[in-house]
Amino acid sequence: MKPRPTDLVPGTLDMLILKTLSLQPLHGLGISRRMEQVTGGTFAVKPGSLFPALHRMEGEGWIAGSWGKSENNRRAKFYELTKAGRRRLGEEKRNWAQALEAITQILEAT
Amino acid sequence: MKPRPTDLVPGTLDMLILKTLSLQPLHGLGISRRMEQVTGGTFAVKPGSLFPALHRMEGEGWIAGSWGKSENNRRAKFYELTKAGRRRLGEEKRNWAQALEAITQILEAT
DNA sequence: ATGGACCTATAGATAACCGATAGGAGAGCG
DNA sequence: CGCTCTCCTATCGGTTATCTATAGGTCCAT
Repeated sequence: MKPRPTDLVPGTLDMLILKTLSLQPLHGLGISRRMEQVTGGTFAVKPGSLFPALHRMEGEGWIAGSWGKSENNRRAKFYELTKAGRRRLGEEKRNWAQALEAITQILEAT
Repeated sequence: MKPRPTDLVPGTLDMLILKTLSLQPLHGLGISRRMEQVTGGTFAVKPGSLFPALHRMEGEGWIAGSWGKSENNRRAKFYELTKAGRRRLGEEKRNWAQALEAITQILEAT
């Protein structure tokens, strides 16, 4: 029985996208596939969540997109992290670590 | 410099309340104070988030409330976990663990 | 040239949380 | 008794983020 796809934890999508892009520039569906691969298939970002997030973050100046060709020679928009995006990723990771600690403390309370 | 209050990670509130109530029945503000205490003050649930959640979960049959007197002899509604609530808490913890693993994998990818 | 896979994109609905605010009820004090 | 303070519950409106569903364009293979 294979694990069924996990839903997103709301509020973490930006961080996960930024982190994924920090390793290499990717186009939209490439990001989604990379995440799915890294998590062994348990995790999927749907297009309807992904693209609005990309547009929003491009508007914020955290990522920059440029049109190119995908591996399969299709028209695709490649995104890469900007300097501001790198800074933002750092902030989000700190916030996440802090929230995670609080949640863990509550879950492990006796 | 004490850590400023962490915001809630959306989607985890039910689980945190259920977990807190699984240790002992508490009234609304008691839940909030208990969480704040356990996390060393970094975490606070605001009334505007807490009470709607309590009512919703009571409607779902996960918790049961009964009127009583607080430590200070004030009118207070004490909530305790039902059997269904215990089951629900188990599910939420499993989902959380699964989501957490996926997020960690992405954050630690190289 | 036709069907299918790939990639981007938007719209509508829903759910959850926050900030602000209100108000009742007991306690302590003069 | 009457006043005020604190405790506790409660609701409203707004914002934000994600999901489902859908659409459209483009390249490739047959």
